[in-house]
Amino acid sequence: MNIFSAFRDRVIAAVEGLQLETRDGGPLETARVNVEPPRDPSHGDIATNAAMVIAKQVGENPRALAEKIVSILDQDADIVETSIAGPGFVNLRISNEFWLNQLKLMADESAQYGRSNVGGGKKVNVEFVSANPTGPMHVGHCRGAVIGDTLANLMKFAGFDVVKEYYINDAGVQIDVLARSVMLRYREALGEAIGDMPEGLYPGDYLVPLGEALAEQYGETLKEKSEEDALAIIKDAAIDAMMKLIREDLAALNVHHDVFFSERTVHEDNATKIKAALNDLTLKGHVYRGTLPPPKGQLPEDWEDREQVLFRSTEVGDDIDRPLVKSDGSYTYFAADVAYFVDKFERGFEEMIFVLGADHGGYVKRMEALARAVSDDSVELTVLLCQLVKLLRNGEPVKMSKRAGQFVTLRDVVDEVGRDPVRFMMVYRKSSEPLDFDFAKVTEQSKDNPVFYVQYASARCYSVFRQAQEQIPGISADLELLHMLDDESEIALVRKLAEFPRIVEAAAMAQEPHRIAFYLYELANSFHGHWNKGNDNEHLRFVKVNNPQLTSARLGLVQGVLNVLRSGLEILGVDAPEEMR
RNA sequence: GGUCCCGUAGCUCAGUUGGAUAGAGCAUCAGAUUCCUAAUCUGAGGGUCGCAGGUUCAAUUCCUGCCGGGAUCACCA
Repeated sequence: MNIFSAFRDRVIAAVEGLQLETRDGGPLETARVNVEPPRDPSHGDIATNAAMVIAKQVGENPRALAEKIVSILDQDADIVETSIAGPGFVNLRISNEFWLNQLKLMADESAQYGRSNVGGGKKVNVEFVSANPTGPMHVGHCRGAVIGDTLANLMKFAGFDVVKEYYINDAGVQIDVLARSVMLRYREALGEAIGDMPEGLYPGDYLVPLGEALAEQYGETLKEKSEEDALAIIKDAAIDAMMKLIREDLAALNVHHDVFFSERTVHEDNATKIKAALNDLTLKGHVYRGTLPPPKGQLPEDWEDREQVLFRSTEVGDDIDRPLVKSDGSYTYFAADVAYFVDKFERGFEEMIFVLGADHGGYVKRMEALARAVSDDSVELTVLLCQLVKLLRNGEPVKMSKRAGQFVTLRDVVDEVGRDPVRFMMVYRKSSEPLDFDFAKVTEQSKDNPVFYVQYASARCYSVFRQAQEQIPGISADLELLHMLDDESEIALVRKLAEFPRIVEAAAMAQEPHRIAFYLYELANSFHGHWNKGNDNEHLRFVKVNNPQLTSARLGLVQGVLNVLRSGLEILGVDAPEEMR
């Protein structure tokens, strides 16, 4: 339960109980009423702007209206103190009993606490990674993979019906290049000297094992076939092998897609699916034959003014109409995209989310245009552009040379620093913000490393349970004794925990998974802070050998902290360790 | 040149969809730590929220225009 929306209901009920008359006689507009934790804790536990929002509608002074609202809220047993501040804020202080009841839920509901139904079962497709199957994933795919996976987890947790999807770009020239590269590796495996990989082919060593496998399976027989037939066989094998590599890379990052959609399937059977999709678009009047205006600025040397089949995307918000058929009669990449989008639409998704790198910003408008045209504006299309990651080693940028086939793979990074630090750091930043990723910093075992700091909080919770067992054998958390928690520092920790459902809902609605990571950091901070108070004040320590009941109550608090940490970390796909090693 | 993203403390970044005195971490400075709950702790200083207008009770947040940084502008996929 999100207690802030619960109290929002109470505030609105209080306002409605006043039987106010609006100046224009219409209904009271309460949509802009906010109930939230105040920035400054001294203002209370909960603050609302209700009086300020309503005042104008009913022609009253905000503070005077606040007085009236407060007079009703004062009767609420869970509210122990009310005050009016500033231009008309109403501040509420909530009883300890209420907070401890919340704690009981957190400790009791375990993995359920914080789940929400704000998503209302809305069908959402999150497409992310979609790396070309021409080699292992490189580090540039990392952020999008983590953000997409985390966003999908988050939205599921908040009550959306989410499908994680990967679009396999297994059609087109880059796959032909792949097949030709593998062909060379195959001949190499049969003992031919191939020398350096010719310019334009994929030089990476990762194709060598595939060449060897093909040599073993087919012997010399592929060389005896026509080049066309041989390449067709190799192409299938290559795509399978590359996707296997990619799936392994994804698994290493704890990323798991529900659906892998192959671009080839829309080209199959003489491109039936593309034809059907384009036909659909044509019937809706979005397709025509015409010429494109030449690009502004400098004219490309090979520019030819030519009539072609175009998607009239400018009518649905795009900057320029988009070609659907190439001069050789084959379909453009975008035409396949149309078919793919239609497929998603027919699968009933109400919202399509695309997690893309910032370098794909130019696609956003045509995708939006496509969504409008295909669905008659009935589906929502959201593009999350993630800014690039700058890899650093000891503060120095890591050099990568794509030409020489030397790039840092995703696996390199995961193997070196571990998947938890990678995942956490990739979402510990707003996705629209560039990100520095320093190998040394993310593996550092200190308070300065947020991954460690949050995971250590989890380990510390487990450690408390272990210590309690050692000192008071047989002890466990007792949620019936939570009323024994009465220290302000303990209640403050509960208040922090109670923010979790609200953070989940807000992060899911805003599609900003980084908020979960930041919240977990704050929670860890509160927890460690409370722990540290036990240094000076022995009374505040969790385990009190001479007071098993109080210890049981405090174990309940630790359980609450641990449950929220676990839920949050699970959204991030990060482990909540029982100990740090 | 068009489009998109960004501009907040010395640095790296949050900022609860428009709220109160703009917050963390690092760095800096000043203290603490024979106590084992120290893979440290407490506190302090530090700001024209890029600039200028506009919208309103209220703008870091929304709109417009500039300035600065980045990405992208193919019949490629």
